[in-house]
Amino acid sequence: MGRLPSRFEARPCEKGGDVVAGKARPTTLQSIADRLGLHVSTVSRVLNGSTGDGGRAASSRTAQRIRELAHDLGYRPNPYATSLRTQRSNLIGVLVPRLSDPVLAFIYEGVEDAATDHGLSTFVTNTQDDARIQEARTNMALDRRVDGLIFADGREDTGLLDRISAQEIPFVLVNRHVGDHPAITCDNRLGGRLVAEHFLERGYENVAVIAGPSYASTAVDRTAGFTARYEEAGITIPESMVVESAFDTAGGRRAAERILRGRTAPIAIFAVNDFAAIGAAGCARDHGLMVGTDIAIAGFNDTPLAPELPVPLTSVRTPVHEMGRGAVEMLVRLLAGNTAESRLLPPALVIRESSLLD
Amino acid sequence: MGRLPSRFEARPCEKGGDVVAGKARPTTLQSIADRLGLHVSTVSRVLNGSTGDGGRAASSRTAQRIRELAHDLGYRPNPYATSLRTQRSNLIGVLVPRLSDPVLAFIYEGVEDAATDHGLSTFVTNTQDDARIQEARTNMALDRRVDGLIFADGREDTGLLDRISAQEIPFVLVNRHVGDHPAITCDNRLGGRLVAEHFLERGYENVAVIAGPSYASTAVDRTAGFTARYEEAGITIPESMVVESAFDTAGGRRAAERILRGRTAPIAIFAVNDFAAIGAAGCARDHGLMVGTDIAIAGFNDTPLAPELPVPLTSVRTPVHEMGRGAVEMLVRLLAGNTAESRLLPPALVIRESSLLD
DNA sequence: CTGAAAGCGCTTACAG
DNA sequence: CTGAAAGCGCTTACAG
Repeated sequence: MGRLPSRFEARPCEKGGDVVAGKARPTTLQSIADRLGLHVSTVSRVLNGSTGDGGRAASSRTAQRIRELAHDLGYRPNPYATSLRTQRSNLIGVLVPRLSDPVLAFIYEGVEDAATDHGLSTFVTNTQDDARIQEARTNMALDRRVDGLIFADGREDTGLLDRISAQEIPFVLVNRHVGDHPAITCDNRLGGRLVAEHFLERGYENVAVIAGPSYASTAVDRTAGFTARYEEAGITIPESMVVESAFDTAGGRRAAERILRGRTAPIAIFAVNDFAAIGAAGCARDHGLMVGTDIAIAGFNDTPLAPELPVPLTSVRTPVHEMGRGAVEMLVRLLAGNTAESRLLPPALVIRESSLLD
Repeated sequence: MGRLPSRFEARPCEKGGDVVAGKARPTTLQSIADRLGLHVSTVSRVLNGSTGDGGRAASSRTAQRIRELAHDLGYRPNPYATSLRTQRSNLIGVLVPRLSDPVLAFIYEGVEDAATDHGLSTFVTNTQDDARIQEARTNMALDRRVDGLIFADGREDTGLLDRISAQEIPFVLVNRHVGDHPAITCDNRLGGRLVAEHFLERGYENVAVIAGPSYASTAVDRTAGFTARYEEAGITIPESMVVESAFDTAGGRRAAERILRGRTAPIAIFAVNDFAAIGAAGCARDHGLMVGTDIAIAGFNDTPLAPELPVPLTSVRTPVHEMGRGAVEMLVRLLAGNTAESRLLPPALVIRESSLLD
C-alpha cells in the first residue's frame, strides 16, 4: 500500500506509520483530515453535525468518508481542546456531605445517570458537612472550570451559596434547601406529618423526636412537620423530648440516651433518619426496652437496611434517585439560560414492625 | 488612576475595565502580563516555579510583582489549556461497583484524600459490577484523557484489564485483585482464617459459609482462608454448606435460606461481608433462631453498623481508607515511570456478641 | 533576565 | 461545498 508523505506520518514517535499496540496517541481531527486529503475544519464541521445555518457541513460523500474513518480510527475529541475553544466544560461538580451515607450515594447515582444522558461529565467530592471543606472543594470545582454545581450539602448558616450566586455560576441544591436558591427536595414536612399521623392513629401520645442537626433543612422540616401535626391533635411535645443530634448511629444513640433518661420514657420515637433510628434502637435495647413491643421507633429515608433489621424499621421512603436526576434536569435548564423552579418530591410512609406496639 | 490601552481593556465584555460583580471571566496569564508590562512567558515561568536548568525564572523583583498580582487577582490556571499543552491531565478515574456500598465509599474517601495531597483530580463512577458498564465507563474515562485509572471493581472473568494493560495506560487495582496486575488489597485469606480460628476456639464444628460472588477475589479469598483453616483442623466443610451469594442483604438472606433448610442446621455461619451477614441474621430470626444464642454469625469489613446492631456483629476490620490512599500512592509511582509492587494490608478480627454462643 | 514564537487540538466566522 | 485563518490559555525550547 502506497503511503502519502503526510503530517500524520511525520510524527517522530510513530515509527513505520502503522498503529501498533502500546501507547498510541489518540486520533485527532488533523490526522483524519490528512488521511483524507481534507482540511481539518471540514472534518470538524461534519463530526459536529450542524453548521448553524441550514446548510450542510459537506457533500454527503465527503461526510460519509469522514464519518467512516473517524469511526474506524475510534476518534474521540480531546475534551481539553474543545473546552478551551468553546469556553464550556460540560462538567458539573457535585458536593455531598459524605458518600458513605447511602442516601447521598443514591442521589449521586441519579445524578450520574442523568448527566450521562445529557452528555455531561460529573465529579463528586465529600465535604463532611464542614464549612471550610465546602469552601475549599467549591473553589476546587471552580478551578476545574465546571459549568455548574450541584450542592447536596447546603446549610443555612454559611454565606457560600450567596457568594456563588453573586458570581452568577449556575447551581442547584438537592436534598436540602437553603433560602430561595433553586432546590429539589423531598417534601420533608409532609414526611414528618405522615409519621405523626401514623403514631397518632396508634394512640401514641407520649412521643419524642431525634431531630438531627439544625443546619440541615431535611432535619428541621421533618421535625417541624411531625410536631406541627401533634400540635394540631392538641398535643404539645415538650422541648426536652425534641433532641438535636448528628445523622449517624452514634448520634442517634446519644440522643436516645438523653430521651430515655427522662422521668417518663416516651412510648414512641421519631428519628429523622434511619441511622439515627438504628442507634436509638440499640440504646433502647440497652435500657431493656424491646423495639416494636415496649417502644415504637420510626426512621426516615427507607434505607435498604430498614426492612432487613431484626425488627424491620418503619421509615419514610424518599425518591433519592429521582432527586439526583431532577437536580441535573434543573441545572441543565439553568445552563441553557432558562429559569428553574424549585421542586418538592412526595415521600411515602412504609410501616413495619418497629412502630407497631401490641 | 491612569489606564493603559492594554489588551486587557480591549475585551468587549468588560465595560469600563473594572471588575464588577457578576460573571467575571477568570484571570489569565496574559492579563497579568499586560498589567505588568511583561511577556506572558515570563509570567508563566515565574508562576510555575522551576526553569528546568538551575537558572531563575525572573529577577526576584519581577517575580515578586508577578506573584503578588496573581494572588490579588486570584489567578488560577486554566486546566484545559495546561492539559492541552502538557499532554497531561492530572486526572485519575476511579471505577467502583457502587458507591452506596460504604466499603467502596470509604475507599473512595481515601483516594480523594491522597489525590488532593498529590495535586491530582479524581472522578468516580459506578459500574454495578456489570461488565458492559465497566467497559463503557472505562472508555468514558479514557475519553476524558485520564492519566491513570483505579479499579475497585476488578473481576477475573473479563479481559478488560488485559486490554487496558496492552494500551500501556497506568492503572492499579484496589480491594480486589485480578491476575498479576498491581493491586492493593486486604489480606483476605488471613481474614477468613481469623474467623475460622475464632470459631474453632469456641468449638463450632458444624459451620457454613455465605461465600459471595465467585468473580470477586475478596469473596473467594475470604472463603478459601476460612475453609483452609478448618481443613487444617481436620474438618472438611461440605460443599452444600458453602453457598455463593450476592454481596447485599437480600443475597445473604437467600443464601442463609438454603443453608438453614438443610437437615443439620449449622451452628455458625461466616458471611464474607457485613450486609450478607445482616441478611443471614434476618433469615435466622425467621427460622426462630436467636443470633448469638442459637446460632453464631460473623461478617467482614466491620461496617459502622456492625457494633450498632441489636446483636452487635462480629466482623473483620479492613483498612479501607488506607487502601484508597495506598492505591493513589501506587498509581503515582506508576505515573512517574516507576514500577509498583502489589500490597497486602492486614485485617483484624473484632469479636462481638453475634458469634459468642453460651 | 526577558521576549518571541510555536504549538497542543479544537471551533467558528469568513471567504471563495 | 471546502479551505484558510484566528484564537481559546497555556508551556517550552530557543534567542538575545
